[in-house]
Amino acid sequence: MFLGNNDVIEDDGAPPAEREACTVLEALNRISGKWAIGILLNLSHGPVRFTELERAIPGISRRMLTLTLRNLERDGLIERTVYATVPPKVEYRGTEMADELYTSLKGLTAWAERHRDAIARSRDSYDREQAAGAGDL
Amino acid sequence: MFLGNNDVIEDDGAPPAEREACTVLEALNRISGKWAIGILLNLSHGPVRFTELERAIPGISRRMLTLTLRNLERDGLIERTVYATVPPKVEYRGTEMADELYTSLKGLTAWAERHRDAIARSRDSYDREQAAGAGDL
DNA sequence: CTGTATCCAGGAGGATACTG
DNA sequence: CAGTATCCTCCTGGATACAG
Repeated sequence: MFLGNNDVIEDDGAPPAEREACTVLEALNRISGKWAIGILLNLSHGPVRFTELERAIPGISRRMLTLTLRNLERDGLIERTVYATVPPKVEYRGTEMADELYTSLKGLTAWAERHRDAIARSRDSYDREQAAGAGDL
Repeated sequence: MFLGNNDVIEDDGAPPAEREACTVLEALNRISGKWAIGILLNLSHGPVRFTELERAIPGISRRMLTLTLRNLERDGLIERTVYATVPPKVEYRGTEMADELYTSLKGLTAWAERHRDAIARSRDSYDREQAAGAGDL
């Protein structure tokens, strides 16, 4: 269906880096995919309806919005509430777990901001070197 | 080529959640892909050679090892040193930036460990409900 | 040893018509 | 409104032969 990295390595004899990578990967798998973070962030301020999300997240397709919401719900990161009205109304809200995730993500965000320029420079120089080398062929 | 999420949204009028998601995504894009974290972790203890990595990371193909190494190098997360010997010897080592990333990742790892069981339970119950619902068709 | 080039399969994700 | 079903495309990643 989606995000198929459930092959958890259970070998306790594996090198430490192995087991650690495995744990980080578990976390990353919940928030991987093109839209999960955007959705989570939009839900962090309170309950939001389906169509509101669709409008709040430019470029997302109805299909991916549904799929990502379902997966986040399955992992217990969001809750879905259906109001039996006409027309139907469905609200999504982040769980406590999602809030904690959001907090843990702060460190990563800070890292990205801190090194944004350095990374951009690194890429530029790398690409220039590649281009220069290619010219010699 | 690989990891094509360079479409940074530059609209300063975008909602805050939008810009924040963008920043986190930047970070995630450096470490996305199936092997980046595993490689980074293996390099966190000191310089490692190509073949050592290949053996240390079970299941990785030569192609993906090379591709991932190149991308990490391009982003300035690892450094590549070639020794002009016969046979050739190449060493990879993580940069200071990678160390900081590793530190930032700790929070995420902790989150994953803290909620591993809750997530597993959530998935199980979700899947059971789905199966039950499907039985009604 | 350290890659590169090529071919191939599977799945993530896009577009969109249809439905309760 | 809030999805679901369907079709299609492209990219990630696997396998592996070849090369400096």
